[in-house]
Parts: sequence; structure tokens; C-alpha cells
Amino acid sequence: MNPLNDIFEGILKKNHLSITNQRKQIFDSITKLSPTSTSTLINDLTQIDRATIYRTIDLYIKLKVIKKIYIGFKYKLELSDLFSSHHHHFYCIKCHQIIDFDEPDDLDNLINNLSLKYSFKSTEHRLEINGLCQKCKEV
Amino acid sequence: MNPLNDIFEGILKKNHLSITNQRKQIFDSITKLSPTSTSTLINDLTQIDRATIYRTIDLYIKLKVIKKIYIGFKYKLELSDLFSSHHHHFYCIKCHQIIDFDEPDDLDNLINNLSLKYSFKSTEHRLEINGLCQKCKEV
DNA sequence: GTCGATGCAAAATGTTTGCAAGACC
DNA sequence: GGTCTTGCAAACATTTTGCATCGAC
Repeated sequence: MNPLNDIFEGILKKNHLSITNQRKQIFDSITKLSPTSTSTLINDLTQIDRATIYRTIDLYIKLKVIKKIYIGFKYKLELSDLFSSHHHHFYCIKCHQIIDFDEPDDLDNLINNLSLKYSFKSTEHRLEINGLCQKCKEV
Repeated sequence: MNPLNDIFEGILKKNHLSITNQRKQIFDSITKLSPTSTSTLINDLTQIDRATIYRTIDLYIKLKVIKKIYIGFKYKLELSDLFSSHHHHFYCIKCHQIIDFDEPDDLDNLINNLSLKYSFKSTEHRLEINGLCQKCKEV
């Protein structure tokens, strides 16, 4: 019924991994709270042992169900591009709000040019912008 | 004699902070190893207490002597733009090499366009690219 | 029933704090 | 000499591990 859940369970099945209650609950929490942190998950899912939460997060990162992003001065966890469109983050240094923005059209060109200039092959990139959001910049 | 040291000591003086041996050694280590990690500093500077290293790193970040960057899956510490030109990082996922690249000319425009579109004011940004370096992509 | 996943407990690692002693200006 | 800085020790937080038990398939 839920398309995100279908993708998620499909990934587990494809890798011959069990669909357990704990794994479902952790996935659901990340979906609801994304982006969130490990400690938030530990605090919210008190019925699940922390060791399980750490192990599951590692697993999800390996399976590319989620990814780590760097916002402000902390890591957060969010669903991978398999579940939502490729985007980046603006972080308001005053109110700590996070605004997602779509991949800019010209970023691809920019990275291609860099790849040529520096002879590397890009497989992944992150653009993180900090500053003041609309409300905070007016004050 | 050393221009980086002059800038560094100038910042401490301007803020009425002592220029201690520990602070000099920690600054020197970061300069040599940049980008480096807290644990590397703790292991290298065995004569300095870890508490001092943590406190000094916090201080340097507040003073904008250094900044935290996010490479691969870890934080690293490197000298701020006061000591070297504004740049970003390419990280080779195979050999773990880090290649610095200068701020691309068109990135500024790209961020200005985003600022208009999303009504935020950017004060800082990071572009991190992962992939394969010249050598590793050939294999 | 089998094998992988979880919980528990403990250890390892990383970070912060209070306070007395020491170093800088 | 006064004040800021450091070291030490302990506390606190975060993450990892081994192993016995439990649950998914």
C-alpha cells in the first residue's frame, strides 16, 4: 500500500534479509523524521535496543536505504535518493530550520567541468549551504 | 617569520588570549597535517592532555582559525580561509586521497540563483565530491 | 528446523567537566 | 600578582562486541 515501504521491503528481500518488526519500525521512524539523528531514534524507539539501532543504521547505509548528511555541525540520517528526489540542504544558522532544494540544473555541468580539470570521476556530491532563512534575515 | 604563525598569533592577541606552547603546538600540527582529525592530534601530541586538545579545537573553531569539514564519512579539521584560499574537496573512495579544488567561478552564481529562488541569505557553503581519482579510475 | 536478528551486558571509544596547580602577560 | 590555561581524574556520552536467546522464513 505504501510505496516507500514497498521499495524498502523489496531491498531487504533482494538481499535475502529478514523483514523484522524492528527493521520496519526503524525505517518508519526515519521516514517520518527524516532528516533525523541516531540519538533521536534511540530515544524514540525505547523498546528497541541501541545495539540493534546501530546495527540497523549501518545496514541501511550499506544497502543505500539511507544516507548520512552533514548539516550545521552534525550528522543526520535521511532516506536515500531511491525514496525521494536528489536534493541538497540549506540550513538556517539562526532558527536551525532545514530547507531542501532540488538539484540545480547547472550543478551537473559544473561538476563535469571539475572532473575534466582535475581528472577524477565523480560518483556522488553534496552541496550544503548555511545562512539565514527568509524570516531570520528580515529581523 | 612564518606568515601563517603571524596570522594565528595575531588572532589570539586580538582576542586577549595567551599564546601558550600547547596552543602553538596544536596549531602547528594542524597546519602540517591539514586536513586531520581530533584523534590524530591526540595520538601525535602525547605530551598534551586530551582535554586541552578538545578545548583548543573548540576555541579555534570559535575564532575561525580552523573549520570542520566532512570528508567521506568522517569529520576532519583544516585551516580556515584566513590561512588558505577558499576551496573544496574531492575524496577518492578507493585510495582515500583528498584533492583540493579551488572555488569554481560559476558556483557563486549558482548559489545566488538559489538564494533568490528560495529566499535565503547564504553565508557559507560546502561542495564535497566523492568518486575515483585519476589513478583509481584507470584500474 | 535453520540461520540470521535481537537483547543484554560489558567493553571500548570519544568527549566534557570541576578543580587545583601552573604559565602567560 | 592576577588571570587565564592546563593537567588530572572522574563523569558522561557514544559506539561496538560476544554470546545466548528469539523470531522470520
